[in-house]
Amino acid sequence: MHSPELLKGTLQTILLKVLKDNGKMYGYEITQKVKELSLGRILLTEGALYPALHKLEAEGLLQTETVLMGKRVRKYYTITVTGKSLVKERVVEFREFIKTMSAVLQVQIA
Amino acid sequence: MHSPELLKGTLQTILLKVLKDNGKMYGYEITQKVKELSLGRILLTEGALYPALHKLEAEGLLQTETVLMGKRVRKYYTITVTGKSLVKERVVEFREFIKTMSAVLQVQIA
DNA sequence: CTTACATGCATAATTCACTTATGTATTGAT
DNA sequence: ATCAATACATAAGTGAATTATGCATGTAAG
Repeated sequence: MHSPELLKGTLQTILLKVLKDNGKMYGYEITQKVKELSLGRILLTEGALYPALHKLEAEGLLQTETVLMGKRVRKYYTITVTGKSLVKERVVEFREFIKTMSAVLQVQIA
Repeated sequence: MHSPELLKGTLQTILLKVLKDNGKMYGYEITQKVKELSLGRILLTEGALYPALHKLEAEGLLQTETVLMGKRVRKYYTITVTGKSLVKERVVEFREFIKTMSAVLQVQIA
């Protein structure tokens, strides 16, 4: 796991992007997908994940659908049109941030 | 200015790296240097800067020297040996963070 | 067969880096 | 003279995270 400080401010972008790329997903599934993509380096905690998802839903960036799988509840999230346009901005913003930081730290990225 | 959320967790690394690269510097000078290197995109606020410098000093990563310039006080900061070894780690950590994030966000960096 | 781990959701208390606001004082430009 | 820049510092407040807790089901190992 990375220094968790660096992750701050990236959670929303991660959630939106993963949902944009993978369509309908539920919370736990997202944590597993992020774990896989990050090669085990980003482990989303529930205390961060669920409040973040709820917030994104409240802002109209995500839509939900609750499904009963046997006796277990699953809450599926889908990205909205507004969410899709926001995630583009966020990713651009992140790339610009990287460029700026690499200039300040005088390091070669990639 | 970037979305300030992304900057969280990067301040210490920025301060240590700039001081490692530029030798003895005082607070205000650091803000100007960072502004220059970031093309005006990172504007360090005093409320973040000074407490961060004090903390790094308390941790033995920076050393200080107070100089009277005419009637104006300047507090010069120099990075210590411990600080130098830490900044290397921090920069490596940051690069790894970028790699991980680019994998999760599926974006090409640089 | 029970114990532990994984799955699945959720919220409350706390932490901590940062922003915003405030304070003090000097220097230089219009 | 007055404003902006220079130069330091601390206090109050914010907000996104961590940590802790709670509930419940499925499944593999011993």
